[in-house]
Amino acid sequence: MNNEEKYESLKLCNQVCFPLYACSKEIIRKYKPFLDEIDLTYTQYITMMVLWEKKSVNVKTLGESLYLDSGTLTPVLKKLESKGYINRERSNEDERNLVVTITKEGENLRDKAISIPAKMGTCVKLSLEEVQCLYNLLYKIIGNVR
Amino acid sequence: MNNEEKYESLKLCNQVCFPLYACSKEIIRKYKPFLDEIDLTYTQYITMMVLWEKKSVNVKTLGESLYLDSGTLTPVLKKLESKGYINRERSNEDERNLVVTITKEGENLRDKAISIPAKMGTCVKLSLEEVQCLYNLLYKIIGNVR
DNA sequence: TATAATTAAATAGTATTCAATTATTTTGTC
DNA sequence: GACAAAATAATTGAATACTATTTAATTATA
Repeated sequence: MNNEEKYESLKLCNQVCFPLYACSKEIIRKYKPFLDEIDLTYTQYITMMVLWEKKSVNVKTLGESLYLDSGTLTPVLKKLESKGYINRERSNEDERNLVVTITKEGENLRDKAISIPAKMGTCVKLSLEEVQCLYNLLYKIIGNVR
Repeated sequence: MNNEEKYESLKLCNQVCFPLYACSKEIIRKYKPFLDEIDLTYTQYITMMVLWEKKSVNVKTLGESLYLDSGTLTPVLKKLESKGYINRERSNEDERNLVVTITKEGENLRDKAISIPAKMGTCVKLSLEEVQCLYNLLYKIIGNVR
């Protein structure tokens, strides 16, 4: 086996994770100007998405929804609290749990965010079938990896 | 239109970027134990991939290959230099350019890394066709987004 | 009931990202 | 050809994110 062949598997062009990593970051970069308008980072945005749907959730459950642990979420939630979009308080039943609840202001933000998904859709420029295929493959990997 | 419909596009389950983001991070998390063995972060690893192939490259070009800007690369490269895997020096022709060159130690690291792609392949558990499909979609998005 | 094990979140340290700055080279104009 | 303006490349600093460790609360077991 020559040298070229031996190291083939370590070439950047033969990686699948790399375009995943790159693609994820490029898209989040595309989100930035839209998210700047409502003063949220991408992580804050997906956190708000969960809260817009559920209204109230503890950090553990939130982390399971977002695949993020408390080490990442704690500062994100403190930031969202300081912006007035959420409240954080310990559960009475189990003091270990911190319950996060959306505020009126947090609810209001939803209407400002509502145009973002459509704007992003025009950046990605995939057909509906392609998006569906990608979506399924990604969740399949997530299921396999965990 | 009822409330449910109105906000449909903001639901986490209707996002394509989110599973991309989550998947990317989950896979990188899977890399971690393997990369720990050779004391590299994922970013350092893909940087070394380029250098294993090209031996020498300037920061600009490296950034284009990795979709990373110099603000991200500068600390990564300083770290790799401190580990003895690369040398950094300004180009003579154009002092603005910093040329990064792999060292003997950097070359040696390649043999320690060689088993990683196969180990990762078993985590992802996709068929060859699925991997190919994913790969093409991801690069298509990257092409569209930039 | 006391102790060990488990669970949940916070903290601390490191890595990564983005915006602004510095240094160098190139371009355009007189 | 000399000079200012524009463009280019990398660094710095501040903010954000990630991982491992710690702290606090609860549950299970001896």
